[in-house]
Amino acid sequence: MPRYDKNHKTETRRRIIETASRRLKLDGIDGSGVSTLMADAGLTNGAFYAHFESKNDLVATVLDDQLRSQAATIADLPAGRAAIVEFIGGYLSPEHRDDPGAGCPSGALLDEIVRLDGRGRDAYTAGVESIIDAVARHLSPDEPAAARRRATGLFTLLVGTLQLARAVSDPVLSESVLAAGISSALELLELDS
Amino acid sequence: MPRYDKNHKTETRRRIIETASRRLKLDGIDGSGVSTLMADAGLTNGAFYAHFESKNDLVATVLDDQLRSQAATIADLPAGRAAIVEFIGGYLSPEHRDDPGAGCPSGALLDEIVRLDGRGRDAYTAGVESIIDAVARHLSPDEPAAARRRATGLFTLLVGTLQLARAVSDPVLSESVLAAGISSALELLELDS
DNA sequence: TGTACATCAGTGAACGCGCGTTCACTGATGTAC
DNA sequence: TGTACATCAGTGAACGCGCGTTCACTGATGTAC
Repeated sequence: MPRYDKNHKTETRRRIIETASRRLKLDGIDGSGVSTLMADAGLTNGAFYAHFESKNDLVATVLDDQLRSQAATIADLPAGRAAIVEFIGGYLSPEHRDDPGAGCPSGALLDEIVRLDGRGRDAYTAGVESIIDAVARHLSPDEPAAARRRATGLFTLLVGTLQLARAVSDPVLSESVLAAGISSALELLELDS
Repeated sequence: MPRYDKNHKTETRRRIIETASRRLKLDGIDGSGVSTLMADAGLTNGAFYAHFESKNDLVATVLDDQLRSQAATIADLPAGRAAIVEFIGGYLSPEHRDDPGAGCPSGALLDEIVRLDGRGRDAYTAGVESIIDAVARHLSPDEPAAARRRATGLFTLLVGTLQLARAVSDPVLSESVLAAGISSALELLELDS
């Protein structure tokens, strides 16, 4: 066994968080066991507790990380509505639908969040707040309350649409769900432009 | 142990389906064990397999039952948009948010459907088709394609909104999520009236 | 009318398995002398 | 330069527990004779 350099443990922790994000979104929270999560990172189950207090701790950490990076991605979009329009197209694309492991944590896990412990729900809640803020800032910086309402409606429409497009077993229906989500989102966007 | 009358077994099966609906929506599919599901119906685990082939069979049966009854409720609504407006208010009410066991199966389980076996996903898919049809028929019977698109967008908006309102741990944010969902849904409804 | 047997919904213990978590141990390297 | 020891990320077996599923059994009633 090698002696590790100064950053090794931090890097391992990061790797666990990243491979766990993918697994949790694919198999669900209850559906992902600690041994599998560690094997995904190339480690064995015993090492888990040197990095995290508990599975709940990992889940909360993953949610915090995932939502932060999603909020940052949106905040870094070019100013104005055009960037939001493009974001909607990517979010409701067949590629995103077919790759939940790499995709939006809300689209993959939203209805499981309510059963998490305090830390997990709080991490998710804080992340959602900053995503809504980031979207709202692109819509109308001068009318923050209206923009937040619009951003919230857009967000729940996108998440619900992605989930339904994944859930149905009929590919034709799935395509029409994505199309209906895109046209509805664009209609909502145009209402206050 | 009593000798049972002719309908006894059918009634027991029905009771299992109904108590299981509630438990599955509360604790999730992976989170609900067969022993707990049977205890909820006042029985012991061993009797389960006299009523269902497997847990997957029960889940598919519950989804079929739940979605059918939801489609029937919507189909039985008075004709016209006013009834849909009222439905939206009830769907995105604090009462529905706070009682997932008695509520919409999609709002409670949507992101878990994709991990089900063929029968479960097919039952869900058929149910969603008939819900979309039922909503569309209330919107504009003369333009079925446009009405289905509108109905689909409304459905995913409502489901996503309900899920987010349940997920967040901040009650003020939760209320504003419900309000944003209602105003967005009404705006979508008004677009083609 | 009385007895032996068939029926069958439900019981509860047991199966192998994976869960989240704990812990004694490993072994490659760095440090002390 | 060589040896003894400290460090510490990671291993892998084990803990008690609940999972989905199986199955020998129970016991109240109905039927046959």
